[in-house]
Amino acid sequence: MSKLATTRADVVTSEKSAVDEVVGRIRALIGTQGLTVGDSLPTERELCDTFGASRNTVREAMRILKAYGIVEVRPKVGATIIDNRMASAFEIFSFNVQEVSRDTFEDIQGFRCLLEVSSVEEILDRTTPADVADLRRVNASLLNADPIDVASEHDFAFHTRLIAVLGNKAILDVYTLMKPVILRIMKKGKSRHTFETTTFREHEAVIDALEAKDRVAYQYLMKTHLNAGYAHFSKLEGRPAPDDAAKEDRDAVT
Amino acid sequence: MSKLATTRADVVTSEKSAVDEVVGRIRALIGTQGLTVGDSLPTERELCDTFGASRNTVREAMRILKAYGIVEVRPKVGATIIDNRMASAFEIFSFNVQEVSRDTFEDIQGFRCLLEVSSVEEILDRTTPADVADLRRVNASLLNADPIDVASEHDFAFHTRLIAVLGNKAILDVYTLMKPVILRIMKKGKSRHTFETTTFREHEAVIDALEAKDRVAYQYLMKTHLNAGYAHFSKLEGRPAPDDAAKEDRDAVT
DNA sequence: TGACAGGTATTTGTTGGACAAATAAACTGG
DNA sequence: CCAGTTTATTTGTCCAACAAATACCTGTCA
Repeated sequence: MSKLATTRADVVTSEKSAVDEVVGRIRALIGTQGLTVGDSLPTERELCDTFGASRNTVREAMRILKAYGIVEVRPKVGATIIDNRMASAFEIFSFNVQEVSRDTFEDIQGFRCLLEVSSVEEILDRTTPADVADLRRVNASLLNADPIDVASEHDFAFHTRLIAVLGNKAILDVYTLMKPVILRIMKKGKSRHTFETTTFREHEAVIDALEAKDRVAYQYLMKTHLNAGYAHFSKLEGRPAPDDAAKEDRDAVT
Repeated sequence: MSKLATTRADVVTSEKSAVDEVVGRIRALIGTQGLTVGDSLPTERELCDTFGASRNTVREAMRILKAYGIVEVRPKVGATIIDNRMASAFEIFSFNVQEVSRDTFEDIQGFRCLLEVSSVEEILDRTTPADVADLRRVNASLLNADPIDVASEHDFAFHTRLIAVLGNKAILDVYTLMKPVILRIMKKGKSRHTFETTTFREHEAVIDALEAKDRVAYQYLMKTHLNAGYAHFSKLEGRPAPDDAAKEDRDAVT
């Protein structure tokens, strides 16, 4: 989450482009006019006159608002305010660029740690023998996964199945929406053989801990498993990949 | 998370605008060329020729990519691929529109439920008497908060302090980034008096449960507290606000 | 009077061209 | 070899025009 803190500052930067300026003023307009979801914005040309900007500039600004899920614009009727932010936020993750940066890796895995490790008690409580059997079945399909893409799909399926025992639809949605990036993270630095051996064994170990209701073992194994890919993401800022055991100590799980 | 599932479908819609078409083709270009973070995209005019689109269209497409935190573009040097998705995703929430839709309310509160309720065991384990004292102190400042904005800030501070006992920086970051929307949700339908009475008492009850290490009470009280604002968000689709107790039963906590 | 078909006017979508501003790269003089 | 300057390229913004979509008005007919 390193770069997140500085993001807002960039926007406030004094040297704004004309487009960012217009975005800010539309934002202010919404605030001062007390516009709410369902209300309409002025037409593009009215905004041009109001802000003294060209129509292209206004349109680019509107493109940003559309990308943010804040307005919806239809021909003739114009732009109406909506609130689709959550969906837009996750839409971003469907953009599966080839390379996933270390920052994104840390953020995503931090989230997964949060969901899969921190919720250990709830998972342990709710896991039934049927769940365990199902998890072993899903994990077993990792063994004969031919193309590596299929293997990563099965890897993903395992974690999804694990999350499913929580019975929380929100988390499942988050997982589904982050799927492209997670798949990319899973494939990074792995061969098909790695899935068949290392990944499979790590999953089995997790299942064993789950079956034994061994909380400490589950947390340790899962955290190590999630952090396994660390080495494969370029440390641009020279920040060293934290040693798993050391990290384990830092946010000790009691 | 109701609308999230349908989001992807919209993009695949056959009738794409020229701009969306270009976005898709740039995306494909990144994929086929195997471009990674740090690589450069062709110049705008080259993209125009390649895609047979005008420069304005290409620029609008680029605006989307920029908003998504996928490219960074500087004069003369052109567009280079970055991966700032996480930051961009949360940047969306700094857009504090006046009205928060019911969908966003459900999504945000679902997340908070996830973080504050599901992690109950870890919170109970880690909470020290010092934490409890601090929480009471923070909550007490809710009593003399004069403008309602200050009151909501204190409300937010309480939940932040609660999250802090988890010792997980990622969650704190998420909270900070979603702060504008959360503040809006907190203020919705409340008066300053409400903060002084209802909110304060609910917080106190949560602290009591925390101090008594009463898991069931903590979960019930916190969930009820988070869902309290439900009635104030317009049910556009006529979907009824779920009764707290009933909801409590559905995703029963054992 | 009401419903429906069709035209009209308005608004967004896209295009092409032009110029300004920024800046990386080449160039020049010491 | 270095520092300052010029140059060429690229993005940033603006303007004007036309195409496409569609809400709204209008006239017709039952």
